[in-house]
Amino acid sequence: MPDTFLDKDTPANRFARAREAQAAALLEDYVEMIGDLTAELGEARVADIAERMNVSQPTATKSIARLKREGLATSRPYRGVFLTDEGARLADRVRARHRTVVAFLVRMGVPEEIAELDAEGIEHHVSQVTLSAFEAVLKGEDPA
Amino acid sequence: MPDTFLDKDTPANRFARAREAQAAALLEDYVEMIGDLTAELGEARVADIAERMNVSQPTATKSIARLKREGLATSRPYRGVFLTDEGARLADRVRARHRTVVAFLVRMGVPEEIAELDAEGIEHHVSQVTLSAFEAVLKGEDPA
DNA sequence: TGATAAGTATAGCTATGGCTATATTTCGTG
DNA sequence: CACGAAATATAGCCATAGCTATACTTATCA
Repeated sequence: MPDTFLDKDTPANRFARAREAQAAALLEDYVEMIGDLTAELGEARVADIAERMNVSQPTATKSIARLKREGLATSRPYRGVFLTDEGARLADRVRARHRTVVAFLVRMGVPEEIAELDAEGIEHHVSQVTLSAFEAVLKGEDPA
Repeated sequence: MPDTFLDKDTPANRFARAREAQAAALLEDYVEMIGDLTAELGEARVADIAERMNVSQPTATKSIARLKREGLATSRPYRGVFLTDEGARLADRVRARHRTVVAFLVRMGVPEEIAELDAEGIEHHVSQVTLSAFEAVLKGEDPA
């Protein structure tokens, strides 16, 4: 499994790697949100996506176009947005990772609300190895 | 103290907040690196900055221009780059935070190398509250 | 000292991810 | 069913952050 979900290959140094993770982050957020909206409302509409992401509707449309290009979502003009199988799998992994990071931070003594805020940025940079370490801590196999 | 070092105000939701943190991240990295180079070599040259950041020289020049605009660094044409007092203070905080995040991840059982890689992305999204929680864990006040 | 090498700046391109304004389509309802 | 409201798309703008190619300065050394 790759370190970040959308990575293809491993970049040269830590800065290049962080840049790649960042590029994937936005797509990950959109995919997760579209998954959430679909589960809640049966479909993900552009207006709802834009509202939850706190961006304007044209910005959401543009990002959705990118999701489609990347094979993560589909949509027809003036219709809702849906995840492809690949998009849905990605959404599941992103959601699980998010939950793990939040739970871990809370376990470390971070207040729920702040954990939620910080996790939003942190989660996209947590490698599989680190995620497993977090899970181990949560399971009580405390390494400290 | 602000959650992220360059923040002015608090954005609307977690996504907007993560976007702000990301905008600050690049500047933080440059400032830290310029501080490192100055300490090591007496001055920070554009070519060295570019090499360490793994970007081309013109890209480094452009980012340095932004640092100057933001009042974090100074430079004269064809000469080295130097941090302002504000830049130097920021560099110190960024460096300390980076060390804390790496040490914390290592304590959680993450291998040193991976901790270093992940920290590069994570550190920019760790709020002061979360950072304090990490420090507490490192001091042995284990909350688990 | 003056030619060349090394370092820096500038021009100009790309893509991303924001935005507002406006056109277009779909939907709901009188 | 047709009209107005709501939703979506499109056009066109901005800044950032990357790149290559090239111009210009500075520095070195024969």
